[in-house]
Amino acid sequence: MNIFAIVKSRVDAAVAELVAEGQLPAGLDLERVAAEPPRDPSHGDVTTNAAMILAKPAGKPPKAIAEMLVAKLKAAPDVVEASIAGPGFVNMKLKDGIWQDVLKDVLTIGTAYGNGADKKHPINVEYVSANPTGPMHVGHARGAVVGDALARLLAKAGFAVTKEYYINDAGGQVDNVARALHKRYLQTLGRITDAEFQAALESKEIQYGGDYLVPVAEALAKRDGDKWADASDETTWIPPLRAFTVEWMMRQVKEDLTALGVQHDIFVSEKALVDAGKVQDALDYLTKHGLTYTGVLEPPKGKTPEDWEPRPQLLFKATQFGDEIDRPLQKSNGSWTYFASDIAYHKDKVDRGFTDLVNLFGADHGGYVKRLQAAVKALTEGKGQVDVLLCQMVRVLNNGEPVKMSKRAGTFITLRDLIDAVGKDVVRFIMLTRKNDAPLDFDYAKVTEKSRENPVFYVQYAHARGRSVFRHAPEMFPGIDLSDAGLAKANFARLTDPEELATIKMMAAWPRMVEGAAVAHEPHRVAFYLYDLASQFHALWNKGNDAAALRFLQAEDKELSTARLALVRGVGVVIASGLAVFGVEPVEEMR
RNA sequence: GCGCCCGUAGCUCAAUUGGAUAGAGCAUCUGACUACGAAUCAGAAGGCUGGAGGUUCGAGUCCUUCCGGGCGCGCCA
Repeated sequence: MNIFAIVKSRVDAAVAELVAEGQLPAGLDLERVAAEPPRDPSHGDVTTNAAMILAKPAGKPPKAIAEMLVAKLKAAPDVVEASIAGPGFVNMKLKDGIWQDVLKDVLTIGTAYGNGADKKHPINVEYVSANPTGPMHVGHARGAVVGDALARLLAKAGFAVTKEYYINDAGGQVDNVARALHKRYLQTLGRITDAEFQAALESKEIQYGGDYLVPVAEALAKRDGDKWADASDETTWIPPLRAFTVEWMMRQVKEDLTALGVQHDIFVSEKALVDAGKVQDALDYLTKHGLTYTGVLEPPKGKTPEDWEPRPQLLFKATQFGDEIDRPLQKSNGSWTYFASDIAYHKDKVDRGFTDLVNLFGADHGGYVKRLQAAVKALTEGKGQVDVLLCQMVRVLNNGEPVKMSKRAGTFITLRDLIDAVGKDVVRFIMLTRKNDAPLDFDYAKVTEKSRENPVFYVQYAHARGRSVFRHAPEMFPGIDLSDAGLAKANFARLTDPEELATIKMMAAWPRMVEGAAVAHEPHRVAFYLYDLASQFHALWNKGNDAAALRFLQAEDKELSTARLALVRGVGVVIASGLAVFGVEPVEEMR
């Protein structure tokens, strides 16, 4: 039950009545009319902007419409008060029973509270998609967590979500790793010295110098002996070494993701798409629709590469779909660009029935967004869309001091380092405390601190505090039924304190929060909501410290105590429901 | 030079997607524990939302233009 949806229907009904009475013209668009919580709670429980939205199409001043609405809404069920405020808002106060019913709902439904109606509308969320060239680092962690939380959020809101990982196992980068692995392999076999390895790295003959390839090389040597040591022609050993390292890296990636609590439904291999001829198929499709041609691009403005020379290439008419320039599909040596195989991949998604796509990229891929959106539009004849969420940098700090990272020196912070240092739940929560397109500071010291400054702790503490009441309750009331079903039978009419009702009102906002955050693709909103709910609960708790009559447990009044325990439990359920979106476990105690 | 993202209290960030008097935390100041967990709470103070125009009942939010920061800019993925 979504209170605001109910009130919206009451408003719609009131408008319909006014239309029937001839007070308002027929055919009004109610799309933009909203019933929402007012920003300031003193304005009431629910507010609607209907009068202001309808003023222009109805040809009447907002206040006149508002007056008519007030008359109708005052008579509506559950509304105890309706009044005009400001430029034409209609504020309503609902009877306490409505809120008491919300709490009963929460206890009955459990953590499924807030779930949206089943929309059956498929959405594909592609995230992580880290190249299988090395361990996952902090940057990947953010994309992984945000993508995973968004997928869970969309699922909770009622969408049919597919979580997908694209393995870039076909391009030049994996060949480069294979070359680096080969050098490590020769080193392992004693065919070259450590100094020779370093020299190869410094001369840029190989690009990956990290230690993480050593165990891979050892495993390769163990499996194949010196089979690849003497082959002078790299084309004989690149494919097997590439396959070996991709498999190894993907196993590591999956282990890391599992440790982070991230699980994908599908892994799609770029190489498999290429081998199956899907790139050619996709380009045939575009060509058939007249969207490719062979042409010569202008040199890039401002920073022209030194070796620039105009060359004819196969291009995609991205400019027809809003991109700045047409984009190359084929390199001068005749092989496909990454973009070409990405088009094939997205055609594959479309062919699987998805027109609503979400991709999570690192911020350094910002320049790629428009061409991808152009491609998806072209592939779906304008019906499909891809929303690209760019995740900004994560700055890793320790007590405010930046932790230095260098990929070359091999001192970058891996995802595994983070999880080992603070635990997966903390990593997940903190990664979700900022909008994806804002930079994020991750401070080792701060995120494990036990204070209001640390949102993970603050929310978890609220939950643990609630649980502690439940540990005390049986001492005061032996045999009390503390199950959700038992608490759902409490006499909720006993919950009349403004602070108690305010707490329930915040719980009532949860379904609306889920829907809004899901549609906007903004899982971080849930973090702020949980923080606010926790804050409300801590405030309620301390009311009891100040006035003993407001404590949850009242020895002489079991009925009231039970109703308040139901309230405490309700807060716990909503917190658990929110944490589930983040893939975080609520804690029972924090000692 | 062009494109994308960003600019809100001293600091770190919100703002129900165009709503009413722009809200939290930290830092500063003042209060609340022989406790259902004070790891918390209540209060004070702090603002020309980077500047200037525009759109309308109404702008932190949308448009234009400056200023300042981040990222990117053929055959890397």
